[in-house]
Amino acid sequence: MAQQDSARHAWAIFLTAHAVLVDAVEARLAKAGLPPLAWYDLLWALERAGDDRRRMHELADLVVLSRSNLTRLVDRLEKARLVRRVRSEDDRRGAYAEITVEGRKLRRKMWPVYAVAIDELFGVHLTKSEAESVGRALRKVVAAARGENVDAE
Amino acid sequence: MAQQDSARHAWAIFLTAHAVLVDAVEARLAKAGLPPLAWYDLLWALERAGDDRRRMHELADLVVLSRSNLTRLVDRLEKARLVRRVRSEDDRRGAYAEITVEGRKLRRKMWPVYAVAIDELFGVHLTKSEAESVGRALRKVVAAARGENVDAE
DNA sequence: CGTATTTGATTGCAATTGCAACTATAATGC
DNA sequence: GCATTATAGTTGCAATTGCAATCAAATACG
Repeated sequence: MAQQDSARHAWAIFLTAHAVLVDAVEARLAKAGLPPLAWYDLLWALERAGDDRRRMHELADLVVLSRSNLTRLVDRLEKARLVRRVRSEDDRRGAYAEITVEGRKLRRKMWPVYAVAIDELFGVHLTKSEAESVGRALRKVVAAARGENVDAE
Repeated sequence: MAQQDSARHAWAIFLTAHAVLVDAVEARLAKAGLPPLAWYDLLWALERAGDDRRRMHELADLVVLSRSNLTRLVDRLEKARLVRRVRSEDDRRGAYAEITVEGRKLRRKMWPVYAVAIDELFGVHLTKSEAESVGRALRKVVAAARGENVDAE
């Protein structure tokens, strides 16, 4: 089989895997009475920042969301008091989203459920070298795609 | 690094890759004036069937959509005359979705754009063995997840 | 400087999704 | 057979997403 066919098959199963696994993870979070994956992602992106905050557009890139969808996601988290908007001093158009104490707390509460889900649904089926191989391959792909999209590919 | 960490990293990049790549593919389809990926998927699932039709629930499984979302997706495709609903004779609750001639035509028209997108965004960055490795790994994961979900995991 | 362009973020509105009923038929168990 | 439960598919409604338009501030440039 040609390289191209292998890649196209991999693509197909990649899409299916994403749909199936994300559904399963969301189901586990919901069953545990926890918010969706997107909330975790956003909170985690903030916690990773040195100073607990990130500019909106930066956050949109990190969690791969359109600007407008990010605005709305932050709206929801802000209403839940997990995040707080802070206007930027130097660029007065801009705003930061800053994680609150409750935000950290929730993220920490979500992690055990999420981690178990990842491990059981995904991790246990892969050897270390398979996991590394998948990671390496996808990292390359993402890097390339991000490079291209810089200018309306 | 432990196997678990490799898998968790792979998971993180897996999510990002999906978001980035699907966005890019959808953008290409839209730019070509073509409908979204989901339409392609559904049409292709029907074409692959020996007799051009599949039961709604079967289709929902194949394209990994909830029943209600499948109902609506088929509604839209039916309105576009790409698909036709046919009531089942033997099980009078049931319905088939059947691809129409226009449906085939559109699917064939989408494929070149989609194929190029897959190749350029995904395929070119992977060697044959990487692609195979990713495919094999994800197939295992999907098989396991599907097995579990049979009974409300 | 003063105008034109770009960037950051939000908003309105339509389309899509998710969830919980709901209808109809089929299968199961007594 | 008849009641109970399960399966197939759809629908109502609220929540989320996607897209184009908008507003404000920053940057570029003649």
